Amino acid sequence: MLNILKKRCNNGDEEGVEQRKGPWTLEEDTLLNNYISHNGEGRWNLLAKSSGLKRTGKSCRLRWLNYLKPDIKRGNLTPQEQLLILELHSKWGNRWSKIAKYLPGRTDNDIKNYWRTRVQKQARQLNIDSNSHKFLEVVRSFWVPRLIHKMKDNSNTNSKATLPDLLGPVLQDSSFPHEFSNIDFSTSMSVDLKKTSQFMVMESSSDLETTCSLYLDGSRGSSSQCVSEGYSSFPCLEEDYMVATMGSSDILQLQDCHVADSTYEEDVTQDPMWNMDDIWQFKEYAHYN
DNA sequence: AACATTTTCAACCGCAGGAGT
DNA sequence: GACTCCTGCGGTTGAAAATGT
Repeated sequence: MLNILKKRCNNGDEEGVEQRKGPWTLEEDTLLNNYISHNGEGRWNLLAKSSGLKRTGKSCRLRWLNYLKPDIKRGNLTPQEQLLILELHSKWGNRWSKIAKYLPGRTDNDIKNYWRTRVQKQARQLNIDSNSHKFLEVVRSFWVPRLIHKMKDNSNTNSKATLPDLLGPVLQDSSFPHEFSNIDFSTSMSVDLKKTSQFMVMESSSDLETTCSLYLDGSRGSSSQCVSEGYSSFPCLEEDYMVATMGSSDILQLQDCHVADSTYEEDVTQDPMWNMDDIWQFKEYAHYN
């Protein structure tokens, strides 16, 4: 596949000019980086022609967005990120780019790959359709509590990113209710949480796009079970509300969690999430539910 | 050590939708 | 409205790396 060349044929591509395909070389990366640093990103077809790269605009765009862009995060997804993916996928399905917007530094490709290689694999092992309600139930009842447990474990050893870091993208969402937009989470979250019993990120399924809300007083959630008792409020498809409900003490611990970066020490995602005992247990669960 | 199998993830493809003409 | 071009998205592929035998 390396160094495969093909003729340009459409989409404004020049007939007769051979195009490279396959893995990018260091030289190509440098060319692309240099071009973008001088001219900015966008106008990919023009970029492809002007930069001297023998690549399509599409290929340049993909390479930049998925690999070269400076804020791209490398390495395994943290439990926090995995949790967020599970949550958001339960609501939006395979809207990878939309989900990626809530995971800074992660691309839609990363998330798509995670879902296909990790999540769908588990579903296959359980013989359950990964898009089924049953699988969602299994995830809600077994996987999510385990992720939260890992998050809590990690919070004891790693300490850098804060809850506001995790929620930043959600809070910055243009559809976020304005009454919350002036809360300074970087400083007030811990105080507010100490005063309140619940922290929730909630959405109305009738209009998921526009009603993303953060409730600090627990006034609209039906579930109040805290993390230590399990994560039973993970969204069911038929529920109108409730993405997640956590006890405030857990949230305070999360504030000390270390969000993915290059120094993320415990490679929890490399642990098999479910061992054979788990799978047996899940199959039992799936059978009786 | 050698080979087979599985997993990961970068990159490709086709399609849809928006903008411009 | 019809057409072309460009961009972005989601599905898929396959080489490389990791793991198992």
